[in-house]
Amino acid sequence: MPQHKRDPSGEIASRIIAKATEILDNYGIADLTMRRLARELDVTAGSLYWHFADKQQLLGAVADEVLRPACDTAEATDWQHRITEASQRLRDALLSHTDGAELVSASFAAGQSARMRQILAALADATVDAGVAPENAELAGRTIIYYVLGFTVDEQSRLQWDAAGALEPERSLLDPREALNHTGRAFEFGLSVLIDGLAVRAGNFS
Amino acid sequence: MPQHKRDPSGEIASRIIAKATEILDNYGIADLTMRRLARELDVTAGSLYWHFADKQQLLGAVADEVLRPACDTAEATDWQHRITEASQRLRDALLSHTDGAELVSASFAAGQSARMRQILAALADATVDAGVAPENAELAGRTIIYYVLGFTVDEQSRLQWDAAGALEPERSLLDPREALNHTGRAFEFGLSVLIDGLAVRAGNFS
DNA sequence: ACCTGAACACCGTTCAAGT
DNA sequence: ACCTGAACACCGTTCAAGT
Repeated sequence: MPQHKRDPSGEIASRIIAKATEILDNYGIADLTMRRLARELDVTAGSLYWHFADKQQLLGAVADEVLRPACDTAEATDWQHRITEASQRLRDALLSHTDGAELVSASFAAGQSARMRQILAALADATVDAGVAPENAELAGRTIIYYVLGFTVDEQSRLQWDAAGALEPERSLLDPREALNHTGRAFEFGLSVLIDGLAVRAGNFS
Repeated sequence: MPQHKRDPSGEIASRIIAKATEILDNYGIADLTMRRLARELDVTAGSLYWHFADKQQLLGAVADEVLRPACDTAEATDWQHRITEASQRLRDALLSHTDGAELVSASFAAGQSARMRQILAALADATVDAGVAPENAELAGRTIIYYVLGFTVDEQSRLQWDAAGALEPERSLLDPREALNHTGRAFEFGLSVLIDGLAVRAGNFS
């Protein structure tokens, strides 16, 4: 039997999501409108509502597409490495698409991203291994997510502003990859504050 | 001499901001549009652009209005209390207005809130007293802000969803103030993780 | 100095009717 | 099962012209 109305799992829904991701990458989230998406698919805007309940749900599906590479199963190591790797993979996935951090941040806040729920659960699990009480684990996981999303939204808006020609080119003496390494080290600093804080609460800090 | 065009410091600008805050409190951020704001002020939408460059700037001014009570000068105590009090006053201010957390979060990300810059500077200062290297102080301050904003956006959306009649009333056996006390303790837990993390990096944890 | 009127170029969403 | 056509009720922003 076919999928229920507005269950975005059909083949047509997949093509809608793929085209939406294309628009996101090429023009940014401001240009990802229902009408434009429909136009580029050579359909009418109303037809999208046969596949998705509303725009929020569609953006949630695009967010989950962006997050696909961040959800490969990680090795089972100590909790510190699990948190670090999950956070870095999340940041990398967001930076791989124009306005990726903003899109995922909005979809997470709206409760529309299944993969963000999955990442949250993995982080919460890791904090339990760190010694956090089970009733505080979800909040501890959310705290890490707030940091990663906040940091990366900020980072990406600066990166895209600079890439749009506003930067003085002398500012970074090295190549763009070096700029990413620089903010990458900043990212790790903030993350280590959180991990150290979790270790202290558990009574076992390195 | 009068103020420069689009410097939102005049008396008319203040009345615009006051009316915008009123709309925010009574109807939420989705209803805070330039056209509706103009209508309630009995002017034309275009006239708002004589006082504000664009909607982002106006929302930034409203955000700073929301943040006014969060910026009273705090006592000079130890860095832990300065961080705790600044965070709690920020959260309290956000919870005092409908969609306050969402508004301030967006304005902070857009770099449109002078008072958020001030709060960030105070937090960064406190982390220096905690022993954070000066080149990392702003990031440490931002990390605290990411937490407070992320937590409070979440908390407020749940509170407002529940207040809109979606909750089972048996759920919290006590009065609404008790529900706030509960999330208040959750807020303090996450904050203490960050403070402990900062203390560890400085080598002096309590 | 401040505001109007009118336009420009759009939005998200619904729904009867078609195939 | 899926899409069209057309409507509904809006948006932010600009700018010549008025007072």
